Amino acid sequence: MATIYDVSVLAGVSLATVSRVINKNGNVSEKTTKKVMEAMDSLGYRPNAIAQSLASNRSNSIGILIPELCGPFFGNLMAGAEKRLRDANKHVIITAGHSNEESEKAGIEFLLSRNCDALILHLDALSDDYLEALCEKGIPLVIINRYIKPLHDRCIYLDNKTGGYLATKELLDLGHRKIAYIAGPHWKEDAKARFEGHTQAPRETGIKLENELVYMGDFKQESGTEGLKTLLNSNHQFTALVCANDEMASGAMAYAREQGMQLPEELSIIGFDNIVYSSYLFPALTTINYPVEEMAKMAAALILKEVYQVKGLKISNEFYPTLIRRHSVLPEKG
Amino acid sequence: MATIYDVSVLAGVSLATVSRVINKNGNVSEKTTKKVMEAMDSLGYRPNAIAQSLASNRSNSIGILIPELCGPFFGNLMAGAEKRLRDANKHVIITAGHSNEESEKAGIEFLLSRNCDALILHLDALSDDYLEALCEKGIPLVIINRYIKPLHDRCIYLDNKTGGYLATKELLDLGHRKIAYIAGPHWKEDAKARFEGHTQAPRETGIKLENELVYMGDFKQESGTEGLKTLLNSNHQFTALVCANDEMASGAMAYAREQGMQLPEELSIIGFDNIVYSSYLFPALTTINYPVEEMAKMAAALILKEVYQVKGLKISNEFYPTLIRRHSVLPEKG
DNA sequence: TTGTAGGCGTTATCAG
DNA sequence: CTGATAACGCCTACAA
Repeated sequence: MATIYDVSVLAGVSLATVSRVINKNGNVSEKTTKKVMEAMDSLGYRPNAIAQSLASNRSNSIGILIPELCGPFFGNLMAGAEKRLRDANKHVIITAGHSNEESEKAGIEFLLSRNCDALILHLDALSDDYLEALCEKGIPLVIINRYIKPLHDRCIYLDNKTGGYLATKELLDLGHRKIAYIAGPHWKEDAKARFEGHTQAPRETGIKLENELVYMGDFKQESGTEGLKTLLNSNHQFTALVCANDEMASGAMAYAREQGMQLPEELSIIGFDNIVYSSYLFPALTTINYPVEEMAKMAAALILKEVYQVKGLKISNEFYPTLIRRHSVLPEKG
Repeated sequence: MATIYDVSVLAGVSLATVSRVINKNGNVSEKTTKKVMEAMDSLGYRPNAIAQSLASNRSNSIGILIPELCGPFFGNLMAGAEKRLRDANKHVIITAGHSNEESEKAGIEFLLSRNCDALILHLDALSDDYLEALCEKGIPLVIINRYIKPLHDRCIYLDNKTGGYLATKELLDLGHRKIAYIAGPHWKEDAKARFEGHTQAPRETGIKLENELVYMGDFKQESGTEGLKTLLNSNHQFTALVCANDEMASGAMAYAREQGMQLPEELSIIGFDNIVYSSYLFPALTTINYPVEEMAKMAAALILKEVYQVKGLKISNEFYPTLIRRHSVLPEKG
């Protein structure tokens, strides 16, 4: 691989001059620039980003840490951030945190060791304290889907509680009184908030929901299946089911079908996230929209603004869930 | 951030010695090792991967280029490779090629400029020639889902043609004679091969399929919807539909539902890929299994073997599709 | 406008 | 077993 040195020799100029034309800083005469350019592509020269990064302490790359690399939710998160950043000529380095503390820590270390200029983090396990410490070290970071008070301007988050509220409220408004719930793991903040919203809705209007009608899932499809199975076997009647995310909802729907239930006639189901294929389920899933791609773009914008001093960017930290009505919910006919 | 120099001072040894204990090469006395270790964690020292990479010309990171960061297929591809590599203490750097030549080239350049030790590529647009040239430059790479003869031992590919054959064969065996097809874009090799398999099946048994019953999609859900709509309006009857991937199949199913069709009674549908949610569709989708995660792991293994000299790894380059029977296909009752 | 030289944090090759 | 010291490829004052 040709180096900047080879270029300088071939162009008959100094290292410094070549560096200047690469970075388009400093003043270089048109003639010299041309010479250098020609030398560069006659050699097929490509700057070594590693060396640039070491010398300049800038890598033009942003680290992204997410729990898993697959799945529709995180897919959109990655895609949103990558798109926005690519447009600004920055690159992303992505790694998985696998929802456990050690792994999340290792992921952050890895990203930092790669000289990332900033981090976008979707964490499940790491403590607020750790993140605050990170911030204090001067590491620019943006936290997605989590609200940490002292770091509020570095958080891009959704009002999960309101989302949970909206879902259950919709069912209540349609006359449902026996509503089951398949939850996400309560040690995840978003799952907890969604559940709180779920309990708030009936409380407001003096309605009581049965505690037995709650199943603890893990946000994966299988646990939706498992959840509905358990609920159905519990001898508690219910006419509607709220799932803490769409994946569990689709798992539950598949199980309902398997049991020969008519949907939505025999059971109204509502999800959360509005992942891409929720509208392709049958019946199309009524759900709560989680604008994750927008949020990821916003995270990217925040970094562009703070770290790279891009002007004219408006930042909003809080995003709001909305109800998407489709065909998986029917009024209670009782 | 503490450097190796700080550590050496605090431990009262030389740079070289510290480097030795970091890399566990060279012989260092137990006593010295201990001193250095203590100095390292009292300083919270973490090696700067960038500097290591520059000095050693090894980055322990593997570049992955895929068309899109989201979507179930590529999600599994990433996840498979990342898992296998992480187990071997290597890291991945992921970037998107967006299915166009320029972008794919830029992606590769980016990965190379980050000093990746090897590349895993899923390309759509880049020519064989370009890849061969890359190989000749001595850049270790693995190509997924594409067969390039001169590079055959660096390719991990699926027999897409057989897959296409299996799908249509299944329908023929069940008595279907009017079979529509929603294709992927023919400039993508896999799409082309699948279609060839589709046409081979009837030819074998002297059956003729109508050419009009083919719609050109783009592998996205919407084009499945659009495709079925077009097909239905074409005034050509058909009792079964083959889709070149599951996403288009789900789009088609949603449209069929919308039109009030009974599935699978009024139309048998078969997909390709066996993406994670195909079993959650209703009816659960009969499809062709594409072991993408396995293949990605194999790609990783190939790199571990060739680049990092890991012993005892068995490599297979070709993978085979299998028919997954679920509930979206019924025998033709004509 | 251009060139010189020191430095970024490591690794690796020598001697000792 | 340990320590100097020259790379690695580039950036960036500072000089000229």
